Amino acid sequence: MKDARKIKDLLYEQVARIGKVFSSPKRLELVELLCQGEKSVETLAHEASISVKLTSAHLRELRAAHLVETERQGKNIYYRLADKSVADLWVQIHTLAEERLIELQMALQKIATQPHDLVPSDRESLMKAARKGEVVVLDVRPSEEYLTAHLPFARSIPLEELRKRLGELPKDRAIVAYCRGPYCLMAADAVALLNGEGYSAIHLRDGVAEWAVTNR
Amino acid sequence: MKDARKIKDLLYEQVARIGKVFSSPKRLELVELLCQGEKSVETLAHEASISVKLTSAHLRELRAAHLVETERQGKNIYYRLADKSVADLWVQIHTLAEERLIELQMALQKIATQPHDLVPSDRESLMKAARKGEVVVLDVRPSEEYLTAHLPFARSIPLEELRKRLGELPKDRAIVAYCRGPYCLMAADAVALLNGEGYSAIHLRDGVAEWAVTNR
DNA sequence: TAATCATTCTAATATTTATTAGAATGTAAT
DNA sequence: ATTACATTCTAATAAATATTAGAATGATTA
Repeated sequence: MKDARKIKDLLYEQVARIGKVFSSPKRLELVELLCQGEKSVETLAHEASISVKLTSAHLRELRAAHLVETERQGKNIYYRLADKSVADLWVQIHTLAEERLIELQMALQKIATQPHDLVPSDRESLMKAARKGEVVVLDVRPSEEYLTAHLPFARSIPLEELRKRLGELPKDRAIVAYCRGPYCLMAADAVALLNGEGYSAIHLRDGVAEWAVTNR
Repeated sequence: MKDARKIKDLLYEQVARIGKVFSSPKRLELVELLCQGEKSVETLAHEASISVKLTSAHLRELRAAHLVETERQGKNIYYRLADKSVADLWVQIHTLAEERLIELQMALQKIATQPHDLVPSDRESLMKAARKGEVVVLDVRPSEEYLTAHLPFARSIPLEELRKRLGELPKDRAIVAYCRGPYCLMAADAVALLNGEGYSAIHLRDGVAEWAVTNR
C-alpha cells in the first residue's frame, strides 16, 4: 500500500473542513447564534453585526461542511444546526479556549460586573433551589429563542422588556439571569439593571448549549 | 456600553485562535501524533511526511495557541500536548467530521479491509473478554507510544516487528489490533498480515485518545 | 574553541480566504 | 405580469496563511 500517504492526506483534509468552520470569529458567532434556534439570514446578519452578503458567504461555508441545514419559509431562508453535536463542539472549543488562553480569561473578567458568576458545580443546587421557587431563573433572550429551548424552570423576560416588566420579579429572592452563553452580554446587562433597582441578581454564564453538555 | 461589539469581536477572535489550529490537515496530523505521547520535531516531521521547517512552523502555531508545551532534552526539543482536553477536542472534531461528511465516511470504508471493525458499543464486552484472556488486544504502534499509554490488557508488538514475532500470538483466539486511531493505517496492515497467516484478527479503530473520551 | 546538529527565526513567494459589489434567482405581493 | 424582496452566485480585490530557503540560535561533541 504505497498510496497510504494519499489516503491519510485525504482523511485529514476532510476533518480540516470542519476545523475551518471554527477558525473564523464571525462563523463562530453565527454558530453560537444558531445554537439558540433557527434564524433567517437577515436576522443572523443583524445579530452578528455584519452584512447580509458576508453572512451568506459564511453560511455557505457552514453548509458546505454539512453543519447546517436550510429551509425556505416564505421569502426568508432559515438556517439551523444540522445536529446537536455541532453545538456540543462549539461548547467544547470555547471551553478549551477559556482554559488555555489567558487573553480570553482576562477579557471575560471584564464582562463580569461582579464576582457573582455561577460556576458549573452549582448546577445541582441551582436546580434544587429553582424547583423549590427559592430562586428565579431568568431567560433574557428574545422570546423566540426561549421558546425553542430554555433551562429548566426558567422564566422569559427579554432584555428589551425587562425595565417595563420589573414588577413581575420578586425582590426577596435571588434572580439568576442567563442568555446565549458566556460571550453574550445580555445577561450581564440584565444583572446590572436589576441590581441597580434593588433586586439581588446574579449572572449565570452558561446558555442552553453549555447547559446541554454534560461533563463540565 | 456602546463598545459591546468590540468586546464580543475580541472574544470570538480568541476562540478562533483555537479553531485555526484545527483547520489545517497537517496540524491535525501533528495533533494526533502528539496524542500518542511527546515527540521531537524531527520525529513529527518524519511521521507526518513533511519537512522539518514546515513542521516547526506548524508547531509554532500550536504553541502560540497554548495547546502544546516544549521541553529540551539534549539536542532535541520535544513537544507534548499541554492538556488532555486538547486530545479530547481532536477526538470530538474528527468524530463530528465522520458523522457529517459523507466523503470522509466513504474514504474510511476503503481502509476497512473487512467489515470486522469494532464499534464503540463493543467496548465493555471487549474488555471483559480481554480480562478473561479470550481475546488478545494488540497494540501495533512503536513501543515508546505503547509505554506512554495503552489500552487496558493490551500487549505491544510494533507493526515493524510483527512478522518476526508472529509466534508470540495464539491462533485459537481472536486478536484485536489497534494503533493511533481511525486515520492510522498500521492496525489495518497488521490485521491483513495476521489474517493472511491464519490468525483471526479484527481491527479496532479507536486509539488511546478515542478510548479516553467517554460518551462515545 | 571549533565544529556539528536540531531547531527556530526571518523574509520571500505561492496559495487561500475574507470581503465587497453587481448580476441573477426564486418567492410573494400588487 | 410586474414589482419588490431576500438570498445566492459570480467575479474582483484585499488580507491572511502555507510553504520554502537562508541565516541565526543554542546545545552537544570533538
